[in-house]
Amino acid sequence: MKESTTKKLLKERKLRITTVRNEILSIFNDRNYALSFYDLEKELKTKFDTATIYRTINTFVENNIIHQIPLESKTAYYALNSVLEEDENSRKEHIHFLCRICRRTYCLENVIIKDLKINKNFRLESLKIIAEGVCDNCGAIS
Amino acid sequence: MKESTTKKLLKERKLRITTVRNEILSIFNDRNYALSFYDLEKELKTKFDTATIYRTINTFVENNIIHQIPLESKTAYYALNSVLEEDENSRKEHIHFLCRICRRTYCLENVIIKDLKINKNFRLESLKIIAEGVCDNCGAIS
DNA sequence: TTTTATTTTGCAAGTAACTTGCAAATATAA
DNA sequence: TTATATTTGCAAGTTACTTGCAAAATAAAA
Ligand SMILES: [Mn+2]
Ligand SMILES: [Mn+2]
Ligand SMILES: [Zn+2]
Ligand SMILES: [Zn+2]
Repeated sequence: MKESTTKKLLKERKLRITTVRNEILSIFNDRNYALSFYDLEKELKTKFDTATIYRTINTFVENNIIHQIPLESKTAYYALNSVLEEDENSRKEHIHFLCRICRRTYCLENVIIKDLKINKNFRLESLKIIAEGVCDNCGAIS
Repeated sequence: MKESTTKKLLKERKLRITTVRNEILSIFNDRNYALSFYDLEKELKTKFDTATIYRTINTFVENNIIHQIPLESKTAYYALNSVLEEDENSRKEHIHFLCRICRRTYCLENVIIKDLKINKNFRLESLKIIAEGVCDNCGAIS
């Protein structure tokens, strides 16, 4: 991601423009799968403190720049929100695909989620879907 | 749950019959929603050690007696597997419903999961669905 | 451009949610 | 019963994060 793009994004959310924020944003943008703190640390450990990386992740979640993905894993994973969504409420529901071979988690935005018929007396408001299987990359190799 | 039922279940899986195991099994059976370590601790703290409760949870997961539920929450939640399922592979896929009011998580076994059309080149093998909304109990109150 | 106000950062310490090692206690098999 | 294997309690350890505080960086005001 170009630095001008990350700066624009931060300015929109009224966040100060700093090096960690620019760098973390551009790392997220370079990947098409979800990242944990440890993925970020690998690339940033010489430059920034642990607490700073965690605080940046939290700031980004609070400001609707990234979202956490519900997985059974003990460490949290995050991915960029799609750039189209302006505000929190317009955020597009999408599914997460966890590859059982490479363990990467992808956001799939163009899968149509059909309405589920839930037991009566349970009022359904939203759905989170984690699909598991083999990703395009791992399927091609085997 | 009657003690004879819990004993039978443990014997089937070739697990030794102990007091913690009987008690944790019957607590799970008395609830129709998922439990965390802290929920169990509340009822058992005078009787058993922290490590024992954690080890029992892990033993139950390994032996296919309970399952973990993928939530964004930091602490893990577990629920009983349905008694019908004999072995791991026959385990019925079902959805989890998280109530935004009481924060309880329910296993809903009788919701039909329609096949999703995933992006081509992603091979879908299973689905985990977390539905959010208002549960029957909280809906009745309001 | 300097001064000032506000936010962010690094460092160190702290906490929550588990996990592990080991000896004593208990459960099952012999 | 006695022997063997498993489980338990206690204490210590680990992992994944969070917080307090002073120094540094950013942005707004002058
Ligand atoms: Mn996503
Ligand atoms: Mn369930
Ligand atoms: Zn893969
Ligand atoms: Zn409820």
